[in-house]
Amino acid sequence: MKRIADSTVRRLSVYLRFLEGSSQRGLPTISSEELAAHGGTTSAQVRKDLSFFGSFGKRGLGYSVPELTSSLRDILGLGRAWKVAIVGAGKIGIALAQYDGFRSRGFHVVAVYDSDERKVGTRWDGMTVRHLSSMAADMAEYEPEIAVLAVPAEAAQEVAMGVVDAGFKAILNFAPTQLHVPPEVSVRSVNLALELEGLSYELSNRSR
Amino acid sequence: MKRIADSTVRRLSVYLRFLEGSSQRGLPTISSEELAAHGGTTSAQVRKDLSFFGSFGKRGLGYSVPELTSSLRDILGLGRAWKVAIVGAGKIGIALAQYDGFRSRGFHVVAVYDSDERKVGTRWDGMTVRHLSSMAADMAEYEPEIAVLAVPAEAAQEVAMGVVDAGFKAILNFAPTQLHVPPEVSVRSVNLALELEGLSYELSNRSR
DNA sequence: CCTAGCTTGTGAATCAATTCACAAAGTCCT
DNA sequence: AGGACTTTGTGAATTGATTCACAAGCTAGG
Repeated sequence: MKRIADSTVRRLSVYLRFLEGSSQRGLPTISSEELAAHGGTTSAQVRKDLSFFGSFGKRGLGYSVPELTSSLRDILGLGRAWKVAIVGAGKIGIALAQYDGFRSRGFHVVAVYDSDERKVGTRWDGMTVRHLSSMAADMAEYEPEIAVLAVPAEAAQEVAMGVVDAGFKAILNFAPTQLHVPPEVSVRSVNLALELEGLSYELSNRSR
Repeated sequence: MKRIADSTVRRLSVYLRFLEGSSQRGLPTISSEELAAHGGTTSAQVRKDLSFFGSFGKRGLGYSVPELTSSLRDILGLGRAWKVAIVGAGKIGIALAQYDGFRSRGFHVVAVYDSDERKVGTRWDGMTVRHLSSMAADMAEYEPEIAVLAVPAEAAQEVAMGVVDAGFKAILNFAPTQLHVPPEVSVRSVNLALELEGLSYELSNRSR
């Protein structure tokens, strides 16, 4: 199968979210045009995106909402629950551990780690913060698949390597650093400073 | 000036962060090759990115670290402080309001808003949560420029419109929704569900 | 069953971003 | 001062993503 562009996968998520949203209750089908309007793109783009994975619509009618919803969930690998470990029990880490948006979409937080002894043992939402050094040993018990890194920038690369060594194959990185990991490990980064600086750039160059 | 691609601006932020980082102390100059290695790109890309804004290097030598740092800060509009208002005093909103990474990079949180009366009046880090309805009136006093939206998905579009009406020209959106705003308003979105789903997709299609 | 009307799926065309590759301009050593 | 070496800046080539545009397929209504 040909490599699918990142931008395409992101849009599939957007389509899925809209399909699952309440605004869609009742209607049996939806056209690429409607899907595009809500996703901020064009109908041709929607059809092209879907065409990479098969042919889901009926000409003259559009896409069956339940069928397309289920197909997208399948494509995105959401037919199962994923186990997530939060690494870093600072403000952001704790907020993420308690965030309902994760669990409700099938991402279950099964462990929280920190390297600070003062934080180890504290409890949040029925979960006890564990020491980073026990991570590798814990893998067999919890079998987490995705590591969410919420540690200071200085520590991020080192922690990332530990996480890779422990066997994680996917990392969601909140530290404002470019992570270097082996190619078999998937990384997505959420870099708040970078987003704010993007806005700063646009505000400053509004005139163009 | 020709429209600069978003991807280029993001990379400029990455270059700047590395230049400001401690790993760079002492060395007077840096080559596009080194900058590329840390930013996860190629030297040609670095030179092309910079060339959109001028000519900052010396052939045979590279870029002066202090000069390039200052030029990048200038380009990104970081020569000044920006005032930020957090909208939504839930877990994520409060965590963001307390996050040091904002202030240390020149983004000052000057107000926190919520529409829940039970949260209005509570204090966090010396700031009092204010009611959303007072936002428009507060603008003259605080003069915030960037609104950070940390509200539930259902409320996001409506709150975004209120924020636009109040006069904000930039929004950083944490709600998992596609926001529709007038073209003169800049929006960046951080969508955790979408990032996790991207990882889920990659984990599921590892074999390819 | 036929026709008018939609809407998909997809090659071809266009637009955008990245990489190549090399002349030009400098440095550094002797 | 000269020559070997380094590194930039940038057109040209390439690769990638988006948009166009239209034949093919399906629906619905008589």
